[in-house]
Amino acid sequence: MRCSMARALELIGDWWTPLILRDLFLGVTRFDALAQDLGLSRNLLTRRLKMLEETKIVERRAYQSNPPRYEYFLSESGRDLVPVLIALTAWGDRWAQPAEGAPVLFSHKRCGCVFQPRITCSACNMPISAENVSALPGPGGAPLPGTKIVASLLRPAPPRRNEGE
Amino acid sequence: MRCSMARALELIGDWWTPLILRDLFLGVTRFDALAQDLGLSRNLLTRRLKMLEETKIVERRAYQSNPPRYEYFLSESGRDLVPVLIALTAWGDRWAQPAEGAPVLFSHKRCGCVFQPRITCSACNMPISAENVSALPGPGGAPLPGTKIVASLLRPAPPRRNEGE
DNA sequence: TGGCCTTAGTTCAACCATTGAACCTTAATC
DNA sequence: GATTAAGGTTCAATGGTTGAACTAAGGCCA
Repeated sequence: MRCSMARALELIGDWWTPLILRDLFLGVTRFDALAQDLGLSRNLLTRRLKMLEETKIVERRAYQSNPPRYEYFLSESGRDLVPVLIALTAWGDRWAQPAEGAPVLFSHKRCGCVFQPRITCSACNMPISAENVSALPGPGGAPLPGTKIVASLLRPAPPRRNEGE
Repeated sequence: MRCSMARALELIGDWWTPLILRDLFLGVTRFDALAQDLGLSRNLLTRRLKMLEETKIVERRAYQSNPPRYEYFLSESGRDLVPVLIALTAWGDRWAQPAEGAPVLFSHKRCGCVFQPRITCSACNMPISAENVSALPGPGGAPLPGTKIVASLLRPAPPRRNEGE
């Protein structure tokens, strides 16, 4: 499917994978700990970790041999996904929060503050929202399965292209 | 599961839902158009739209009666999710981009520029990353299924709480 | 009046993925 | 010698997804 979001979802778009990545980020790095913490079946955890390793989102490292034992860590692309997962968590806090309040808060080491993630424009640094964003066809756009109809909707006059940095 | 991300995933965490929401945002709003554009089975589309309507992420509006015909639109919480989906798309562009380049670009109506989404700290406006974020237990934190082990890892000294605005 | 098209679904068999439980292996500990 | 721990594998049962066919209500056209 010729769509960056569909490609992202092929890599991390099932129910458990984002939760596995969250746990890896938070420091739950071993097989048994992941299975217990998340409550998913062990054979599925094996498959997910194998896929995440193949797609280079996660790295598997031996922390002892004899008997061999492994830990899992986020790779560069996995760490790059963390802010997206935090933004998703914040959305869950706003729209599906338990009565008891947010279970986890995030703080920014640079300024020391508990924060809410903001998604901003790389050009002008203002927050983006559904209302102030428009989509336009990129260089790889084509009417293929998955975006047949979408591609035909994206035909505005090209605005000036400033990538922000 | 007492975890805002798990709660978010319960609402939108299957393969098709984010793609449906993307299409609704881009202007594909009718049943047949969605089924054709995404190539998903029609019974599953029915189920997903029904769930999204029940959870108030999507609104169904008649655009004619006799025979009754409906369109689907993002509600407030659905629109609030759009920046997160754009951030996910940008991650897909960076790490799973097709050889032809990004199929869709986004421009910011306020400044007119094509942009990359940045996820920033609400307190200091600097970009956040896996390296400069730490997690701490929030008011609703508890060692329940889904975060049994995670909850026990989150015990740092509480930093000053400044929510940014 | 009949035939075809459009839109928005529903129904159903076949298939595939997930679950949950049990089992396996190596090594250290009691 | 038995138990525990870590990191898996195997397997039956369940449940979700797919794809195709079908329904229904009206419009268009001759």
